[in-house]
Amino acid sequence: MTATLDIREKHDGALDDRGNVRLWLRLLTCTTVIEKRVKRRFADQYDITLPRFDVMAALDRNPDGMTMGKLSQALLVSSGNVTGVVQALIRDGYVSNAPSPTDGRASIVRLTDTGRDCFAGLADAHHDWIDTMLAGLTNDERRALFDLLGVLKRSLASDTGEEA
Amino acid sequence: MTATLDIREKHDGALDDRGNVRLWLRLLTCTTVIEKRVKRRFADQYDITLPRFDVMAALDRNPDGMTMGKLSQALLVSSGNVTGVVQALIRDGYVSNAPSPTDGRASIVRLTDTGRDCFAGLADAHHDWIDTMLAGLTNDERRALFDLLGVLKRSLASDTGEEA
DNA sequence: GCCTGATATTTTAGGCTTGAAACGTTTTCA
DNA sequence: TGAAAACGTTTCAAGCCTAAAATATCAGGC
Repeated sequence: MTATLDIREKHDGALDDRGNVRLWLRLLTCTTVIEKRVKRRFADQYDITLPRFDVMAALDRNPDGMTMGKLSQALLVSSGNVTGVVQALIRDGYVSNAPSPTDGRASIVRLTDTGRDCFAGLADAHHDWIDTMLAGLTNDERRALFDLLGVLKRSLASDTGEEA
Repeated sequence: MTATLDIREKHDGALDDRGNVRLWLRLLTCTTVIEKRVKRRFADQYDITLPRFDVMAALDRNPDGMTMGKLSQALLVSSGNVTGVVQALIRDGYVSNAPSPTDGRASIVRLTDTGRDCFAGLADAHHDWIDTMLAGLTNDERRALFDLLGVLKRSLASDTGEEA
C-alpha cells in the first residue's frame, strides 16, 4: 500500500504509471455517454433498440442481403445473439428471411421495403444527434481525434491478445 | 495487407456528410474492442466479470464504504442493477454489507480484506493489458488523444439532451 | 455411395442492463 | 404530532450478450 508512488520517474515507456488507464477510462466514459444517450433517444422517440438499429444499418449497406454469419461478423457480436435480434425484426416486418439458394445451411436476411423506409428516418435522427453531441469540437479537432483513433486502432490490431 | 488505409469501420459510409458519424463509429469500435478483450481476459484468467471488477474498483477507491446509490452513480448504471452485482460479490466473500448508522434506508458496502487483496491482483493485470494495447501510440499521441477526449467530454456535457 | 471434418445456425444457461413498480425509512412542514 | 413528499433499495419483466452444446448441411477422400 505504501511505496507505490515512485515507480514513475524512470522508464521512458511508461511516462505515467496510470496514464494509460486514465486514457482508457476517459475513452470509455465518452463512448458510454454517447451510447446511452443514443439508446435512450431511440427507445423514447422511435421505440427501437440500439442492436436492432445496428442490424438494420448493416442490412441497409448490403441491399443484396447478408447471411447470419456475415451479420454477426460485421456487428462484432456472437451469432447466437444475432438470431434473437433478427427474429424480432422479422416479427415486426422490417426484415425478411429466405434460404440461401446455394447453401442449404445458410439463410439470407434482407431489409423489407418497410424496413428500408423506417431505417432512413432512424439514420437521419441518429446523424443529427451525433452532429449535436460533437458540436463542441472544431473541424481540426475532429480530424485529429479521428486520426488518433486510427492510430489506436492499429495499435489494437497489433496486440491480438493471443500470446498469453 | 495492401491498402491498409482502407480499414473497415462498422459502418463504412459516405465521406463528408457523415464525418461525425464515422468519427463516432471509430470511437465506438476502439472502445468495444478494448472492452471485449478485457472482459474475455478477466473471464478466462480470473473467472470474474467486468461489472464486478468495476464495483471492486469503485470500492477500492472508497475504503470507508459507499451506499448502493453512490455506487450506482459512480458506475453510471441503474441502482437496480448494482444490487445483483453486489450480491454476487457478497456471496463470494469479496464485499461486506452493513446498515448505515445514520440512515435506516441505506446500507454501506465495503471491500473485505480478501476482496482488497484480490482486487490488487486484478488491477495489476488490467493495468498491464491496457499498457500493451496502447503501446502503438507515442507519448505525444496519448497526450493529444487524452486532451481531445477532454474536449469531447465537455462537448457532451453541454448537450445534455434535455431539449427535445 | 459413404465417412469425416468443417461450416452455418439455433438453442441453452448464465450474467448484465434498464425502467418501472413496490416497499420501508427519513425528512419536511404545517 | 401527523401527513405528505422525498429518498434508498429491491423486485420484476424484457432485452441484449456470450460461450458452449446441439442440429443440419456442405465438401473432400476413399
